[in-house]
Amino acid sequence: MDILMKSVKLEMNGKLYVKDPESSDLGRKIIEHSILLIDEIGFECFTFKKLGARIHSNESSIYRYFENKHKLLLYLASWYWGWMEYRMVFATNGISDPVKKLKKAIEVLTQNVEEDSSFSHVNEVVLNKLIINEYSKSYLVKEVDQENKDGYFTISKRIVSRISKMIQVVDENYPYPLSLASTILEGTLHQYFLAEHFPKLTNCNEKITPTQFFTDLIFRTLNLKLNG
Amino acid sequence: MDILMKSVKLEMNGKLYVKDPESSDLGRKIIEHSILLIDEIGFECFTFKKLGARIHSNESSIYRYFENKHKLLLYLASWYWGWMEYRMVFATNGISDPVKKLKKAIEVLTQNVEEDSSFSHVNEVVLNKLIINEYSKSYLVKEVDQENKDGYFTISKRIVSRISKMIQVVDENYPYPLSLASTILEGTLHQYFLAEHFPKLTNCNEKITPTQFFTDLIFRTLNLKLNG
DNA sequence: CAAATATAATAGTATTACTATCATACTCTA
DNA sequence: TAGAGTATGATAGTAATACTATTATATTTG
Repeated sequence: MDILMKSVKLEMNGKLYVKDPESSDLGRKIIEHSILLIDEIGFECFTFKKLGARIHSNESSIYRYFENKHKLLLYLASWYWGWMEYRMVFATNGISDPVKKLKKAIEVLTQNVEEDSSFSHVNEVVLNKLIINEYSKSYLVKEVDQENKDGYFTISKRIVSRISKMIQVVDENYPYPLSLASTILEGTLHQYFLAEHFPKLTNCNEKITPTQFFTDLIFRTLNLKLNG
Repeated sequence: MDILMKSVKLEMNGKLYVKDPESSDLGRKIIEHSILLIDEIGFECFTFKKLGARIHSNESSIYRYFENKHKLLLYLASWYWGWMEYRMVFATNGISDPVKKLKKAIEVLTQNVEEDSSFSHVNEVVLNKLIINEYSKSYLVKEVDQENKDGYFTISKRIVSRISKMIQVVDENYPYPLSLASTILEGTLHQYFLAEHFPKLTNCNEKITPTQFFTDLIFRTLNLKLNG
């Protein structure tokens, strides 16, 4: 990961927090350790009290940054997709061949996050694991329509839109570019989850990656040729 | 839905409940109304106390049937997939042409549940909505490996396995039959969710169904011909 | 009719998900 | 450098959740 990344600040929807966690040491500690703690004990068991104990701070202080743990999860998800979008745009920017561009975008989106690039205080490897396990819970709630109106899902929607447009460029007659794009985004998280917990439900493992599966799927579906 | 269905009892993993809810009026009421109540207020807000109030029964009585609401969700999911498997096997049973058989299986699996077939006391239309909104929460938990060992996900795994085998029959060289099958199963729920809450992330709507999208996807991927 | 069983009612506990208040510490400026 | 403003910490308190336990009251069955 380029050193440039360390100085880039992802812009977040201001409604996601009460006080910007990027604006203080405590705020950054909350982000850093909430990722680690949710990964360790799971979102259901995670509480602000436990997080407070872990960072030697106080439950009430954390509430000054986030209304509740649901909003914190939305924030982390937003951060993740912002980071993902940045990497995707960065990686595909110079590519003029539409097929290669789409291939590269899929590659970035479906790749396992292995290296701790440590963009600021966020451990992206652990955040990626967290997103695989918890992302669905951020939108599978009764309040989803209001939260969508409030713009909490803007970034992941933009990623789907970008992929969809790339699909349309390589095949303007394909009738389901949006569904295909959203299937890749959600399906990638699911395939990683299955590889870890339900190996009999996936062909993905240490040797076969979700990138291979989805790249193959897109190329067959759009009738493209690799290295073509 | 055939009248036959009304007399069929789906076999459930006995560890899912403390006392079989099919064995009493109260038990059946718990199933019937938990489906309706979870659909109304969402799984997070759902409690045994609220369910008790609704069926004019007592919180403590419901605990005699289910350890907690998580187990109840696993039970409902298991029931749903059992019902789905039954319909899938029933619908594809007599078909000898492998392509037609696969097509039919995908059709059953991806179809919207519109008619209240009222298999016993379960409202399948509402249960289908519940599964779309809540199913992921049943396995995206820290205890998933133990619960998998306990066999709580046997049925949905068997459905994936069946589809995977059908894929292998029509194309023995396709390298990702399991991943493709699991993508269809999970992706269908996701596409329905998107159609309802994020219409800009899907091409599915009143006119275009997930069945069309996934049938097309499979046929393109496996290079099959419709009506062929 | 007695015994067994199912359900209801009530109470109680630990934890969660907060809100409110007050104390303290640090920081920035007149 | 005093004094104001802001950030954090400590403590307390509330309503709800997620249960467990006990006892009472129906209902079923033998």
